[in-house]
Amino acid sequence: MPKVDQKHLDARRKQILDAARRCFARIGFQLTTMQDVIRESDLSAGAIYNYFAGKNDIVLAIAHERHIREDKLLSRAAEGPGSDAILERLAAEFFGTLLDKKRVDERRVSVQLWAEALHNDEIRKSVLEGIEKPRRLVATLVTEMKARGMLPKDVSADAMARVVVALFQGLVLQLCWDEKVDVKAYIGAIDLIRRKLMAPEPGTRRP
Amino acid sequence: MPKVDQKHLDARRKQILDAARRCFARIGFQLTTMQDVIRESDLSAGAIYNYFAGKNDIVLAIAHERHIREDKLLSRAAEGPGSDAILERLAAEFFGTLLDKKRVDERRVSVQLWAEALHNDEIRKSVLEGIEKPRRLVATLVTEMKARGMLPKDVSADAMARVVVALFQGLVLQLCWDEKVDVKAYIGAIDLIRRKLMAPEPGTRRP
Amino acid sequence: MPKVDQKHLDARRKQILDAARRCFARIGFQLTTMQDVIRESDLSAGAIYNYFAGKNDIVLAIAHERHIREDKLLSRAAEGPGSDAILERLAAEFFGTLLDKKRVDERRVSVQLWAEALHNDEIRKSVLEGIEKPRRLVATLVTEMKARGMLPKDVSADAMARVVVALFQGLVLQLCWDEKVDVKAYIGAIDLIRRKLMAPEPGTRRP
Amino acid sequence: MPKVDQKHLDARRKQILDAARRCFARIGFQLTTMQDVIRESDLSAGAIYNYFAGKNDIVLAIAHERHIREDKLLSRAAEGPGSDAILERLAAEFFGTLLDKKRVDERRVSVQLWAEALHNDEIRKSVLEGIEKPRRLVATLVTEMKARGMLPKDVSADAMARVVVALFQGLVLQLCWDEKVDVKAYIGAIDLIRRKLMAPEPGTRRP
DNA sequence: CATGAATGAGTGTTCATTCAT
DNA sequence: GATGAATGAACACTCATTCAT
Repeated sequence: MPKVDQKHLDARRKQILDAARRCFARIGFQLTTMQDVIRESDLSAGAIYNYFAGKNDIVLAIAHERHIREDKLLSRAAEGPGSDAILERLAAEFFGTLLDKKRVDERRVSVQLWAEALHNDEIRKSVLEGIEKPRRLVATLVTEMKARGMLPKDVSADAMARVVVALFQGLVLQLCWDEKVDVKAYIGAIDLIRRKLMAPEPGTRRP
Repeated sequence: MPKVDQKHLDARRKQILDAARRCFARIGFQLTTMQDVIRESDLSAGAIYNYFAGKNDIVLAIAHERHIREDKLLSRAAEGPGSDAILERLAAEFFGTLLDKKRVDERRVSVQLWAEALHNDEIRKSVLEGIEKPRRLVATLVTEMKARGMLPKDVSADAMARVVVALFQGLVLQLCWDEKVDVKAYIGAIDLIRRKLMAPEPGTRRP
Repeated sequence: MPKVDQKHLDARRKQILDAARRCFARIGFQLTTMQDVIRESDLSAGAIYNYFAGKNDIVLAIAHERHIREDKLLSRAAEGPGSDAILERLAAEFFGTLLDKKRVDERRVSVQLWAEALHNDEIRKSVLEGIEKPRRLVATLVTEMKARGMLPKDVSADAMARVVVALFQGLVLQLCWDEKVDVKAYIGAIDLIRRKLMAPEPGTRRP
Repeated sequence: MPKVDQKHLDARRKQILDAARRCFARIGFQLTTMQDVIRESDLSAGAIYNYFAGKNDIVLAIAHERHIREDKLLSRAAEGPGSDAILERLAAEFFGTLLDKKRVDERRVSVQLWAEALHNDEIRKSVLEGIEKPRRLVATLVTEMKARGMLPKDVSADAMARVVVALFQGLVLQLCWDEKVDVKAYIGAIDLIRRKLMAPEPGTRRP
């Protein structure tokens, strides 16, 4: 089947990555054998090696995929005016994905990547980049909101950004371990915190 | 010709677990070979198999270790009266460990366990148990504080407990990827949130 | 939709064999992959398999090529009268090729064939045939020269023929390992031997 | 079976090398699979990798073996006085091995090494070293014999040394391809050449 | 005739585990 | 109890060859 068009090649690549993602989500990177991926993808060993240099390359591609996906999410949320509006959309977009039952695999892969990042430099780079962008964006937004008096002055924007990211990461973890976690209640709790933080200081008087 | 006192046995066991933890922290469970553990522990293959049934057994022992350690932390904080005092001590104890540079390995192993929990039932059980206890304690404390009017009524105690746990987990992750994270600023931000949450409602009047 | 003239077919065949020879000379038969040949020949896998049944068939064709080439060399030298003249031309032709820097690849392929001949019957047949002919010719010439009193009687023509062949083979080997070997000096040494051998016996008197 | 003595380890190593040599002699380095060596050595895959880093390491060890063996042959022959006596012993030792039917494998491995030397630097180094020593020794002996008037002045010692080596190499090749080669006759022919070379010049008068 | 993606048996190598000493 | 050489199933990956287009 030679001289196939680019569409075919892309489809094959996706076929492999989809299979790999399912395997990785189920049993992790290291425990997934190439045989697993081969079986799951309904392709032959050789075919896969025509698209990826090796197992590690597939893992990296999966990491890259996640990176791209989150980047799009971020860009979508970051458009438009209003620091608080952006922050709200950001939360809606990111936490929104957690309500989607079909994205369990993506979440499980993310958690694997977080662990893998501890001893795989390329993965760590990818993971860190994926965390840095939203973190910096949030920090900027917090700084702006502080300037506008929407947030208390005595808060580190960077620390608060890390808090926001942590709130997301922690929920991903808990959701991976137990799918029955009440995500909506969690979002509600965060919302309460946000409102409390943005509330005018108790002692503040408005004439 | 055996017969060795219990002290010797315990020392050997610790020797193996310490070696394993270093290896696991460095390159992860799956990538760590028994040869690595053997080398790092300065023991022989046979000796190790006298103390542990196999590699998986060592991983489980490491998970158990972590479980025990956190349980102690929890018990220490939970003693004494005062919901808010307990919550404060809880935060101090848990976040306090994150200020300790010497405990990097423990944190890295924790992250590995979180990922391993996704496909290893025994590990998941251990990890979930380790999360459940503090989570339930916090939920109870929040409920109590709500009852005492120290927290707004319209917050789910369970969700808030998950938030607290997430704040810890997220920081552990971020710290593992980048040791230069400003833990104190992070704790400061959380403290601000806590104060805001516990502050009387803006509209509330005190006669 | 085929139908292509013979010239095209021959050109393609040569294109493949030339590429293969370069690969074989560089890294040997076994280490050369079909991909190497495909790349080097600027053809496709399928195209090559239209001209050769497989990798082994290409090796055999290369061996055959060598056989043909040496046969021509032999025929050219064997024409004309005079045992000693033929022997001289034979040496000139064969050793002459060793002075040609451009034929390194042919030599390297020859050495590979010599080794391959040890476990590949078809190659051995080809190599042996290539050796037999010149060997027999030399033996005949030596016999004639003995009869004419140009060589001592007490020498085995067959053994002497093997000596002549060995002198060539050994130089090919040494030249392949180190291109700086002084071929001319080597030829000079052989010439001295030849003259000494053909010299009249010291004690022989001619009236 | 731990804590075995050095003798045991050496025996195992020899067991592997002997098996490998048989395989290599039979089907060549590249065509010999580790499974072949494993089967032939009556050991397990793992056991072999305890003694050698990999297949290539075994090939190198085999090359090293040959190097050592020939070095000993050389040393034995080089002892004692008399250029011509040494040369004679040298020939006797080296050509003598060719009369030994049991050493076919060694010869076949040598030929494989000669070919392998073309694209494997480590092998080439080993092969070249193995050739250099005897070549230099012969060159020295020839120079001495020239000085003593035992050989004509107009011969390049280096070239003559290469001739001597080639005579050996060529015979090894021919013997590998056809075990029925008359080695004794070959040696006889060389002896004749030697005598002719060492004979006083025809025109030389002795009063 | 040419293409080159696909095949899959086979490769060299690893590594958790065992057990004779 | 300790040793470490031995095991062998399993692994990631290769490559000669095929065949639909």
